[in-house]
Amino acid sequence: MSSSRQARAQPGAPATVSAPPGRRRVPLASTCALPHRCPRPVRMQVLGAVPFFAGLSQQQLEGIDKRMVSLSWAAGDPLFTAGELADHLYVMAAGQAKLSQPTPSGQEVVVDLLTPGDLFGALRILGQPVYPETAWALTTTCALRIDARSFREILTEHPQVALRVLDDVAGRLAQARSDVGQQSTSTVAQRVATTLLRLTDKLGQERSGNRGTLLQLPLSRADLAGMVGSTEESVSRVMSRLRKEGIIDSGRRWTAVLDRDRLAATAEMDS
Amino acid sequence: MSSSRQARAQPGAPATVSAPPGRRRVPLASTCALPHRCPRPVRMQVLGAVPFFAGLSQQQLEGIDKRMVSLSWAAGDPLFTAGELADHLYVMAAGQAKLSQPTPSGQEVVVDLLTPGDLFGALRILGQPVYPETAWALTTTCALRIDARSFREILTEHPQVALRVLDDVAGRLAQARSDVGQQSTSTVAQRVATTLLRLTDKLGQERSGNRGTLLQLPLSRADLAGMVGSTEESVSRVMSRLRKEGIIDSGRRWTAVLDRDRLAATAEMDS
DNA sequence: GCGCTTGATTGACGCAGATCATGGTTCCCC
DNA sequence: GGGGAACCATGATCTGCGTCAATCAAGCGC
Repeated sequence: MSSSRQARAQPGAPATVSAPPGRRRVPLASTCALPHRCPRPVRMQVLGAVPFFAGLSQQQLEGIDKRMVSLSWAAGDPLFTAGELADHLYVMAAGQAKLSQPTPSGQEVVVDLLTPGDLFGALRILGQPVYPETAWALTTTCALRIDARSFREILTEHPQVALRVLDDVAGRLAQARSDVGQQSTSTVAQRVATTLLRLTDKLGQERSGNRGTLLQLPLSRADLAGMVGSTEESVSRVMSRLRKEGIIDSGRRWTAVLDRDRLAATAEMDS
Repeated sequence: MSSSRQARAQPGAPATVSAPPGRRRVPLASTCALPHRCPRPVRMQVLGAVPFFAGLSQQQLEGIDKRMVSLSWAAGDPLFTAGELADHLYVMAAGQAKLSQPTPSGQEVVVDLLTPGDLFGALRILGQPVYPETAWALTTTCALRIDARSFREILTEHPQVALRVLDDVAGRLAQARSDVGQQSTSTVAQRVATTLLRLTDKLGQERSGNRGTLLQLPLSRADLAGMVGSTEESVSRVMSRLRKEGIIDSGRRWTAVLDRDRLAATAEMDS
């Protein structure tokens, strides 16, 4: 139990685990410490790990790397903003970001979460020439950027890559459509539970010692509200209830799932 | 004006136009009369008109045509069903269909409308091996079908086609995401208005003589409810109000927009 | 023309959740 | 270490709209 940031990051300390008083400590570990520019070898490693580029030779990857530039942002910064001219694509290298769409009424709706390997940005070349959403860095973030024209060249040169990108986008489309369905037929509690389950599977990290899966992601109640299409207050109420029932544990911009089964139950509960 | 189906299809008759009593006549024209199998020349014409295949030579189109089979359905029939093994893609040739997703609670959510030239079906090859939604023919419908493997071959052989398909899917993704946003921030009236506007632009057909744009699409209140994520009754109330205010005209499975501007106003009205 | 089916309309009622308001924590930064 | 900002919690109130139910009109088959 030192006083450094790391101590807080790993909640191995024997402090209160289920008792409310100790609930507020921030248990999130940050992936990288400071904004930086990735050196060439790191970039190649990132590219090699991107699913889209699987199967390409080292030389082909280098050809792609030449057309990309690596950038980084601090937590809270926008990678790009809704309404901006959309002429670049991004590949997430490290960190996390949220894609949120501003609505006419001023609210923000979180339409996607981005983790390393994800492709986002100006996916649609024709049609709307501006980004429909803003990408906010949730943590310190590093991403590779490529201009749309070069990206199309790559896809033309490597049809398998194009097919994989198509699969990925089609998958996101299916996801978005199932979201639309959920929104209108489920209660807020169900939607929160569903979202937490999805996040657990994607970003969950087992907590050593005591049980529970920590969501490695700094989400505020407002972010969560944006993801389930509700308000901060309603989400807060749901989270409070789940916490009282011992299903989750949560605090300031962090959440842990204690009882996955009961969370799944509330996700499809009728009441 | 004979007494055949065509007579009803073209509402040029002097009958009551804006007066409520005459409101119920069905003014929709059907694209084709009976289920059939398209002959080769027709199919080539269809393929040539599909945006994805623009720019391909006659010979290339024939190569594609060889791998496709043309099928047709009567209004109300399913082209494929949610949960079925998803191994085919479809290109709409004539008619209209709706893509609707069943939710756990039994409701149906309409996630997309399909018109000639649209690509749908097993867009996602990897991952989920079943269709997530059912495609219902709204009118007599003719579509070309291709198996997923052949489609991937085509995309590999013609990178430009792959890029266009990607653009299309990305566009649908953007649409779906903006829908998610709308659902949670707008009222039912606003969503109905927005949906009607979109349909007007896509499928509107000016009514000769009197003003007003007829939606060339047999949508029931239930269908509309599925599109805006609401219920039949709520949609009916909204439609009644809009009709009383002279903004639209509607009846049994048909709708016409009389005053586009005021409809747009209600779409972004605060109250 | 006559009944039957499907789709649309309208009313009454109740509740989930949005909104408004207040106070308590946690954390950050000077 | 202290002040301020961001975040979270929770109560009170109000309302849009989902639900249940009854009626009516249109279209179709006979």
